[in-house]
Amino acid sequence: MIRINESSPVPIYQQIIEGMQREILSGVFAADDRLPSIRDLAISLKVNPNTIARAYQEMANAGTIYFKRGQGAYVTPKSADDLLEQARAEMAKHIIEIIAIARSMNLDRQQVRRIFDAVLDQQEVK
Amino acid sequence: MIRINESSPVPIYQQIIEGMQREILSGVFAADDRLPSIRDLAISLKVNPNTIARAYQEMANAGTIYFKRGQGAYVTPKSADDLLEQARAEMAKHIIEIIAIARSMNLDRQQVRRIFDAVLDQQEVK
Amino acid sequence: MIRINESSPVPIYQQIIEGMQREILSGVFAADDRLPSIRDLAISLKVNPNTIARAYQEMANAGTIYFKRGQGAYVTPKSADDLLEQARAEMAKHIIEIIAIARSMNLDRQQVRRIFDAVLDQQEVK
Amino acid sequence: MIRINESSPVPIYQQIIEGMQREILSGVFAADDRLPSIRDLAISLKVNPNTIARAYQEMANAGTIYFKRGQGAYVTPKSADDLLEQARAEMAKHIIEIIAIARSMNLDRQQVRRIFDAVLDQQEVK
DNA sequence: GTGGTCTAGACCACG
DNA sequence: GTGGTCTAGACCACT
Repeated sequence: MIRINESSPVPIYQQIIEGMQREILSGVFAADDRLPSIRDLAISLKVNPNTIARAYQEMANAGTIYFKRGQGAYVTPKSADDLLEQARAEMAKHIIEIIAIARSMNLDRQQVRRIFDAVLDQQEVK
Repeated sequence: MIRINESSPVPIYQQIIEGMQREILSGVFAADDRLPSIRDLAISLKVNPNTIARAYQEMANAGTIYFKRGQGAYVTPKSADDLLEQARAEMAKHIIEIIAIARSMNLDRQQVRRIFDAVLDQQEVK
Repeated sequence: MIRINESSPVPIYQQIIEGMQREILSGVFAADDRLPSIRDLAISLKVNPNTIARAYQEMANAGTIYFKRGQGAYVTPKSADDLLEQARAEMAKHIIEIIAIARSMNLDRQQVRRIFDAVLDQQEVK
Repeated sequence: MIRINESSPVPIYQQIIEGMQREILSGVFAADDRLPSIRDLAISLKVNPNTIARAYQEMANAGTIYFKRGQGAYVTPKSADDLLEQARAEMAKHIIEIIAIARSMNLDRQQVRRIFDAVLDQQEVK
């Protein structure tokens, strides 16, 4: 289930894209599975259909999903693999941000790793 | 030197704030040092003076800098310490983002750390 | 054999019409030959029978085929000749499109012909 | 000047994209030139601003143009070169269509070229 | 002034 | 039923 945060600065259509990607990654929707129709999702998320349409459209442009005429949207096979790669890249971006901050704080590798581990503990990552 | 990306989704005034904070953190500007004037910085960054003014204003609101009437903006003493704390919080945010991504990929702690180390290596963090 | 692309912007019924016309042109179906029944074609193309019906209906409206009540659809005699003319017109449309593109690129006749020949070679047209 | 054909099956935003690409190709807008603002173009084309926005957005996604925050849309340098390549690919598609038709008509290379030349003459391509 | 997002509601073609 | 396009109009953040 996707949750929309209306007060977030992140656009709703973007939140939907991320939510869908997460569900594809985690296997809720497998290759060639049909996604909920634009109208249905709009109702269940209490969002305007145009907003869902934009999210789906962008995912289709990115090749994550494809449309069958008059039938709906389907998950592109292997898009889970692509998303994995994309997620890895996303993580790398955050790590690079962390490094930039660490540099301005004059932290060395060991100190950065210590902070990293501390947060992992705090967030209970096994 | 601060670099502005005019096409980035991050507001320019925000980019300036982050750049300034970094320079204060790394000691380019120490306690009670005078920051570049709004005009000068606007010229050197090729940005509208209003944008610099907004960045300075927000930093003053946050207590990072203070204004002397008719003289310019100065670094608040101990603001380096505050920024350190703030930077630490910023790092934590990024780490939490990483964890969120890792969770949707079903990665465990060891795998996350491996990716983290790989990027550290790649970015040549000592 | 007709191939359907469910994701193409070209309507499926249109793809079927074009496929059928091609088969009539190339002689797979001759004058007064019986076309596959709507049901059979729907099954073999994995398409909704309504879609086949629409394709046949439009071909009948255009005079390419005709229906015998309760017996099926048949190729109108001389429709191959008409289709030839129609195909020629279709080719002209494409050529005009090519010319439009060439004009916005400021290409002259010689350059256009060179590109044309290159693609003919590549597609192995004897 | 871009002209909109309201009765064409081609979406208006698509017509705008094609028109803009044509103007970039022909040099009306050069590298780093500013395009008309969304609002202005909407007024001059008598179209809803959303429609212009969509066209611009898609061109930005494709890398043809880029946005400067609060300033407008600009032509990406070298996008003229990319568009040239893209136009060439577009021509190739049409040529392949022509070949497909020719094959179902059992035409050989010489005959296809004769038809091609005839249309070139008729359209007065020098 | 600039673009970005969103809603509401309409109309269309397609299956 | 499906998605696709478009309009009208609103509100927002940024420069």
